[in-house]
Amino acid sequence: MKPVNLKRLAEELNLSIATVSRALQDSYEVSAATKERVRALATALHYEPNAYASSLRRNQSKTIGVVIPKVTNHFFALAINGIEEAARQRGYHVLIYLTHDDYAREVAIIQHLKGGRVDGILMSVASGTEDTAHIRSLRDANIPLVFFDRVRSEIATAQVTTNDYESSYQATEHLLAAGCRHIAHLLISNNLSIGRNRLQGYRDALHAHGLPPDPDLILAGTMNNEQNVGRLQDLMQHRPDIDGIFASVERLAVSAYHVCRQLGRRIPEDVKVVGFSNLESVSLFDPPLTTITQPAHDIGREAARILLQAVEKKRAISPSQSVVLNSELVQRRSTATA
Amino acid sequence: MKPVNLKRLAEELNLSIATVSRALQDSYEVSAATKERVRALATALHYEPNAYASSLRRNQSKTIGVVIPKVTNHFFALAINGIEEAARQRGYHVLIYLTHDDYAREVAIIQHLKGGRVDGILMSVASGTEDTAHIRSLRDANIPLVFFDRVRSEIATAQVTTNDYESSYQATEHLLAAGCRHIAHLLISNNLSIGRNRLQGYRDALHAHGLPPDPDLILAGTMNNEQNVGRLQDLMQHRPDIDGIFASVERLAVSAYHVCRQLGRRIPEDVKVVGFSNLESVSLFDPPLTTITQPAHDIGREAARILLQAVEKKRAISPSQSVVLNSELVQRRSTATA
DNA sequence: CTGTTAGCGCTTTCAA
DNA sequence: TTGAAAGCGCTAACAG
Repeated sequence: MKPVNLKRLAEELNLSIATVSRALQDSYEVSAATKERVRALATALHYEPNAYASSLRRNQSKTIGVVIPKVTNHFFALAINGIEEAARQRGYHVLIYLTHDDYAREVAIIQHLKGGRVDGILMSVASGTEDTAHIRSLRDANIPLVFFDRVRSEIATAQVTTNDYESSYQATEHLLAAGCRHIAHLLISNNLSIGRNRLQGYRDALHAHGLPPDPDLILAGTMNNEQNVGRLQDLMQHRPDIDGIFASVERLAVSAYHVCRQLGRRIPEDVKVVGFSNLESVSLFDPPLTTITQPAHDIGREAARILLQAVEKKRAISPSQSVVLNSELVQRRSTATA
Repeated sequence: MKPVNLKRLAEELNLSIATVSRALQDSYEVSAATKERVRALATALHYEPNAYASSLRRNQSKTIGVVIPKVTNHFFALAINGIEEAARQRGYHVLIYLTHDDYAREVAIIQHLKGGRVDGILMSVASGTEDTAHIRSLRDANIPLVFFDRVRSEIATAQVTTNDYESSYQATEHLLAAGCRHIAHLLISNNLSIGRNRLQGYRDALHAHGLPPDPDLILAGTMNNEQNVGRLQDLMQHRPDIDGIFASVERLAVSAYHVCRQLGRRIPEDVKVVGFSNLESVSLFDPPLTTITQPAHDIGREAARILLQAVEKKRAISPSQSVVLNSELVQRRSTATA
């Protein structure tokens, strides 16, 4: 079967390639009659323009790249959902790249994307990333970038985040109000913006309520979850006075539940737990987990919106376009034998 | 800043474009010395080949498309993980498209992909899909396709699935062994291969144990979860004899928990529940959910492997390359005050 | 070992 | 309103 491209259409219609191209783009300089003829044949032959030829010529790919640590995390899954929605609405495609929180991978991915495969990039940085030269180099390559959730403020671009500081402050106050006096904080990583903000909210809330800071109660997680569990066990055993846990990320909240059970510490009687999470089924946990839930879908949609607007208008993105959305503290009742 | 492309490199090195191109591809017909000079400048100028020019010329995009119903579902998230891994290893990129279980979207996406944007497609069909003409048309467009999980066997291509029938049979027997005699089945959709296979496993297990089929115990879900919950409430109220629930998908298992609680039916004393699920934290449910867990990551990796092999060898894919992986019945102990 | 040349499919001046 | 022609950046004959 002969390929169906502009040349083919032009031949069959006795028109020039240029006219066919213009007709399909609904150009004003083509007669209605010709447009009709062209369109008819195009649909009859199931013509689909070659995206690469078009991209090469126009120097734009109608594609955005999404660079995230992982997709097996409800937050990122929801964010992708929002991104895909915004992209589709404007006719853009979405390439996914997973860093698995590995710095080297992140560098390789970014370097590769500078080949013009994408018109813009949405990114949530890896926890292993310290140096950000690779990200800065995107500016030279003229590829717009918008950060979401895990940002690096030293890079001058827009970022879409949530009120991590405030919601962490609020979550800590929630535990304090429930009577907790020795609240542990499970930190995702020292490296990440979100980790630092959440930690600060926790610290300031304690301070505001006259509680002294206790560095021993702050546990920094790693990428290795078994290791986290081990350290958490140590902490809980050495500090039987712990009566509250604030987990800065879902994975650690889940680990906290497991460890408490192993050690026979009852939730919520002995230890109260609050954690960041986007998992709906936490209300089936025993007992239900109180969460700070981020508007993940909106974050993705908003980030994509900002990026695509800049791409289409060929305007640079400035930090002033950043957006902060609000997370929600969700307290779930146990429905067990309600 | 002048663009850095082959022409630019050639000029600066006083070589022809062709030689530079060959040098960068490590062609045997270029002297080691020249290769060195070329590579040095290329890295110095951060040269990155234009993916679209290359794709246009070679008529291959080094990109695969993944068409799935949704990403906010741990099964698909894990599958993407596996796909991305296999793709990256071979230097391929991954485009994501979400159908949201909508037939029209699926058709539009497939049509669009015929424009040559991808070298192959991995797909899990939408529950809203009845007619599959759009999928068949991929064959004419010469785009290889591999199904995973939600397949359509009338289309002659490879598919990667799990032993849904057997694991459903086993799950049903598990409930029977636990003493259940009136087991409800929550079906994901009449339309889907996985739904039919799981239903059949359930039916045959009941039959093998001498229990008569009871169509009233089979509840077909829809995309609207509130509606599902409503129907489930009705069912449970009209049939107080129900003492077991087998949910063919995670979402329905979670709903089953909620409904049982609303109605004051204790799990597992009054009603035992088993469900397909890839969520790790089900062990924190109250009580822990017994699950059939699919090897989602492997499914994705395997599907990508089959597809990419065909793409690279330019070989057609035949149904004989299909693979069936095994799910696992996971019974979790309650760790509460263990 | 290196250069010349044609062309992938499309868009877009410029000319008619 | 239509056509001819150049060229996006790259690869791959073919020639030397």
